[in-house]
Amino acid sequence: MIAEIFVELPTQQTNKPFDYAIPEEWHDLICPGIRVAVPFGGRKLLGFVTKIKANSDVKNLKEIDHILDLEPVLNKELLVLGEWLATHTVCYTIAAYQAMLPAALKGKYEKRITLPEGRSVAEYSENMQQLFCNRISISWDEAIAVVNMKELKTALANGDLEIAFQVEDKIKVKTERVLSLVQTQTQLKELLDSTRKNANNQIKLLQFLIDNPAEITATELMNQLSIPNDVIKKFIDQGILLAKQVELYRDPFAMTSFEKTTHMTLTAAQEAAFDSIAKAIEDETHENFLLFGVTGSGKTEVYLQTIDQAIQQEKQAIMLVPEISLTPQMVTRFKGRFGERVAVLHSGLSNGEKYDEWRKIIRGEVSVVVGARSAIYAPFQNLGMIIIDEEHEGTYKQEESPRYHARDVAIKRAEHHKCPVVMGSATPSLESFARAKKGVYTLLNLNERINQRAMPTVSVVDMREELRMGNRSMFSRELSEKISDRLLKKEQIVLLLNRRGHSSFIMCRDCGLVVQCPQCDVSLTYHRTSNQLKCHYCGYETNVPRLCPTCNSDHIRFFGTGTQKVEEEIAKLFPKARVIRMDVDTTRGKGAHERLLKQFGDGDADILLGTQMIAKGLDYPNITLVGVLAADTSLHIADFRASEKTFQLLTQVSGRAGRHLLEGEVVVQTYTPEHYSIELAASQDFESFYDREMMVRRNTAFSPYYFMTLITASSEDQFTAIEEIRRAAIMLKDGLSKQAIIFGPTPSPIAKINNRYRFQCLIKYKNEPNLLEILHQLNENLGAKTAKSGVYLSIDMNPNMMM
DNA sequence: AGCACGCCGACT
DNA sequence: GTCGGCGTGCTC
Repeated sequence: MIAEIFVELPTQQTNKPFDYAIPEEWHDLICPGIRVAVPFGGRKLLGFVTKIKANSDVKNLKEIDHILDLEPVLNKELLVLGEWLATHTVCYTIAAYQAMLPAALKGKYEKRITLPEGRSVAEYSENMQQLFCNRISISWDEAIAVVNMKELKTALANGDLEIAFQVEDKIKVKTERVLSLVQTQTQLKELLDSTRKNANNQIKLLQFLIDNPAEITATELMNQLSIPNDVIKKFIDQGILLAKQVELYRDPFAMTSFEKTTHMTLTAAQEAAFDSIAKAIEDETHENFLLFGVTGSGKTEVYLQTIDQAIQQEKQAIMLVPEISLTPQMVTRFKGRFGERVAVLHSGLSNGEKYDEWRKIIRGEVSVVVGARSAIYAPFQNLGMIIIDEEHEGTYKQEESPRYHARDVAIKRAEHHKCPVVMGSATPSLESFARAKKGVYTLLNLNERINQRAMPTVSVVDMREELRMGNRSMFSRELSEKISDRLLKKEQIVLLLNRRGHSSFIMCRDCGLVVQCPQCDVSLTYHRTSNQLKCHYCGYETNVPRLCPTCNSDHIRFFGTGTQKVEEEIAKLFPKARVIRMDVDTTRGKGAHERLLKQFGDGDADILLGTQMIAKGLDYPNITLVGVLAADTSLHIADFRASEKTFQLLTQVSGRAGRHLLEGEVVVQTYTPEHYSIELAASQDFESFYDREMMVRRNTAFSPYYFMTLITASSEDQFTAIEEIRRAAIMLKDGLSKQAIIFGPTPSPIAKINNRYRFQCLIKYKNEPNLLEILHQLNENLGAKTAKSGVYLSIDMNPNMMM
């Protein structure tokens, strides 16, 4: 029997299955989806078995070295899905498989030096004896640090030493020693009597066991009685206790308890949405729903109840949320409703914790997964539904290979499982809303807030007017009055400024020089806390120059405003206000995000100031004012989605106000109050925005009127990159139809990142059946050249960003 | 990714 | 003359 295996080597030349012989004794164990270790080019690699067959064209087959799984980690559905991903996102098959599994299942590789069988270390030089010090093998790294290369090579050449490659799981299953009592109470009492009177620990332990005969973990026992491990070991050796290793889950919520919640009564609109979805679950039909509901209209309750419906039919559900809205609030709600039946997957977990959540899924111990993008690959066998909350969010698109959109994967999986996909949003993406209008998705409307709560009132403040009136601060008079008012009333305020750091750039007023990153083609941002200039693309940091590097002038000025600077300004204007700042810089540590939100939720702060990460998911009753300090920030970036993003951000953040008893108000500050995305966000008129923006997209030939593919060539050498993108452009022009629009090659909007020059080519098209084939061909032609010349070609189907 | 095979410069 | 530099190509 022969196995086809994809080895864990993401390169063009290894992007195909390799054949291996299956040793006789493993015929029953090896099946598709199992991970194995195989000899590959003189070493050992982890690989995925994708197919079993009887014959191979390859002669001199090697044998599989060892098996890593007893059960497949990828079932048939997911193996096929991986191939589909590789084809449709133009990535390596192995990269697709890796993206679908927790990182813990990647191989851990070690190169070791061992003594040949039957040899003793005593036969070797003093040097070697010291190095091995009674071990039969040592790691390669350890060896080369001590022994000189020449000596090592000679020893390897004449067979005095051997190289062994080790492949194992990156992360092991966590286990725990559980002790159970073997002897009866009477026997224990006898033992107690015969034990030496000064053997305090033994007596303590015996007494404990007499009183508590139940199973207990060794750790707990040691902690409770404060006795050392050797006492326990002695009892095990004497056959008083029996030890067994029990598998354990790393539980990130071990310390949290969740209050059980029950269904809320649905409004008529919620009920109607629920019925349609529940019917699709029950009938086992694949149908895509767009749940279009204003902020505060109770989408989450619809999710919870439809999931419950799926569970009652012995099915499972995946609920995707944008990473950032995986707030404790959301987790609490799900854990509260479904208890132990929920697994939670997000980037804040360690690899071990993610692995353990994944194991609960594959073993069928949970029925619901709540998680960010990659949770779409949860290995459920009988999916009843998939939910994508905040469907319009950019985080559903992975910005590295495989560049997939979770929405596409969701639909693919739902087709297989014959189940509905529910995409929810108050501000759907144009793509999804267009599909809903065409009837490709079924539109479900929730156009009222629950309990008829009013939408917040929004006022737009023209900051040019403020400037004319002599107000040069970043707070308009209206906003600062309202902030003072809320502070007085002890109500809470959310302030949004979509720019982190302190100043967006620093410029010399004499010569106009803007300090740039030496490795990237962007200006550096000033960070006050570290008093440094930072690059938000490559992380480069440098001191603030006292004098202009070109003209030596000392007229260096800071332009633009970031969250750090606003924080200082608030301290000046409202010295008594307690502020929490939330941006990438303050939420970096593990659990920092949750901690800050909890503080705010507990009322330990009056103002929550942050970047877009505060715009969604938070639901606190005491927020009555939302201020958007500069609505234009996201409007003028060079991106065809700038208007859409601005509209979404403003609508979402406005939705944070007045969700409960207290009424909400929103103040939007802008220099372009007449722009339609600001005007229409203020009047909370999605449909008008949709019509307006669709016109723009049609006139400019962008998505959803056209599909797009972005190809970027990057290299440390500018000319290599240009050469490569030209080659690609020629191949595309030759291969695509006359209807395809090809822009470029041009330098990328950010022409250099991390010392790599970047050039791009954008294709807009309606129907190009050859496209995928050409793109794969592009990669194949590049093949081995990549390593040599350092050119890298990135292919992004339906890009989110054009940078 | 590694490792071997292969073809040109500074050395016992 | 050889040791070794890293360019190229292959790994079932």
